[in-house]
Amino acid sequence: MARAGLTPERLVAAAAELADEAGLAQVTASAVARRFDVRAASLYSHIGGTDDLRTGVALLALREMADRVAEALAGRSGRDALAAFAGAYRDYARAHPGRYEAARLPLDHETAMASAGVRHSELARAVLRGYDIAEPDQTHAVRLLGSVFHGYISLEAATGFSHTPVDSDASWQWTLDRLDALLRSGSAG
Amino acid sequence: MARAGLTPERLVAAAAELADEAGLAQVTASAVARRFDVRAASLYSHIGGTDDLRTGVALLALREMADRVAEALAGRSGRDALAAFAGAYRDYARAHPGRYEAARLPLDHETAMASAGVRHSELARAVLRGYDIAEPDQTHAVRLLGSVFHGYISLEAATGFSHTPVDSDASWQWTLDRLDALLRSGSAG
DNA sequence: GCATTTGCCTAAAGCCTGTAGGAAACCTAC
DNA sequence: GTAGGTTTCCTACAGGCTTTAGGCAAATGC
Repeated sequence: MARAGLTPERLVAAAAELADEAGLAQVTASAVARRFDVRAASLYSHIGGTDDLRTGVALLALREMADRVAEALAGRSGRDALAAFAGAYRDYARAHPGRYEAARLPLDHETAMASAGVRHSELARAVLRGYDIAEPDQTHAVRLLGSVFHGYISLEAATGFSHTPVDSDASWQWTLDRLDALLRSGSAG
Repeated sequence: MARAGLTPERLVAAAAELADEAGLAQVTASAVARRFDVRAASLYSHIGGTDDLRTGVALLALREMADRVAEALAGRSGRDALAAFAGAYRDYARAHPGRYEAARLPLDHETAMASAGVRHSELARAVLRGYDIAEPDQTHAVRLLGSVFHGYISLEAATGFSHTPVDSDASWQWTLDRLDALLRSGSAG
């Protein structure tokens, strides 16, 4: 019997594809095994189980998003940086909905601290450097950015904002404009 | 054999409790049956199955949230209304995390239109009446409110914003202040 | 070439979903 | 009060996913 060449990395990569195609709920040891033409039991020497697989997808997504956001941010500041930051997340979520979904899985503290999650808040702070906001307002602003972009993306994914005639892209631009103005009003708030 | 008195309403109510106690993922036909000391197969004449049960929790949560938000909004306007609106959602999510989670489930279009979901956007528009914002900006603003509050609540639930010394309530108040100012700057963009 | 390690296998137990058909409890009405 | 009909819950079963245990075959190393 020829070997399939299973590794944790390849299993997680397949799980990520499956998540994007069919949703995170379909990411199971069984379904991933099927992709490799292998029995489900064979995965268990490489990964801990279904939860592990999903956590792996989450960590992959956090890394990939941080990479893309960092790239989008290079050489930009102010409103440009804000739009690039937000756009990178939105584009990623649209291209990889299952991975994005996985990225919102709760991680235990240790795993979270070792993940690319920490880079995300650093990147948000990089955006805010264009706005001259001191602590503790800077932390508040990091949370605001995370909230509004994650919130928008997740509502857009769920509903598509589809039951009104107003275009979602227009709302996105409007939101970026207003956030830019909000941040520009600075620590003086 | 004494009858357990199963009804769709009682099953959904038990599912909602279970969701709050153990998370939406634990809401299964099996687990709910256990609560009634009944075989899982017995549920299937009352509800369609596990998905139905979760959808039922979602619809319940949407109704309950709309009720609470409407009550919180009564007699308020401006920043007061904004804070009451946002606070009602946040309080509900903290008191009923599983129901809140369920409320974000995607519903098919028909179900969504018949749900209390439509009341939520009406309530957001009620808050915005205190700010004199015309269409299409009003729609943009409805989406912004939904995004930022849902985003904040879901990030707060996932991470507790716990790995920094800055208090989450302080960020919440800061966010309300800034949003109030943002909306007050009005249609003048 | 032979021994060891590694990789995938089969087997099996346990839990969950959902369908089918049966029996007991409840209701209605005579 | 009891006969008939309906409702409610039951048992039985088929099928899927998870995960552990133990085996054989392929790859690796000496």
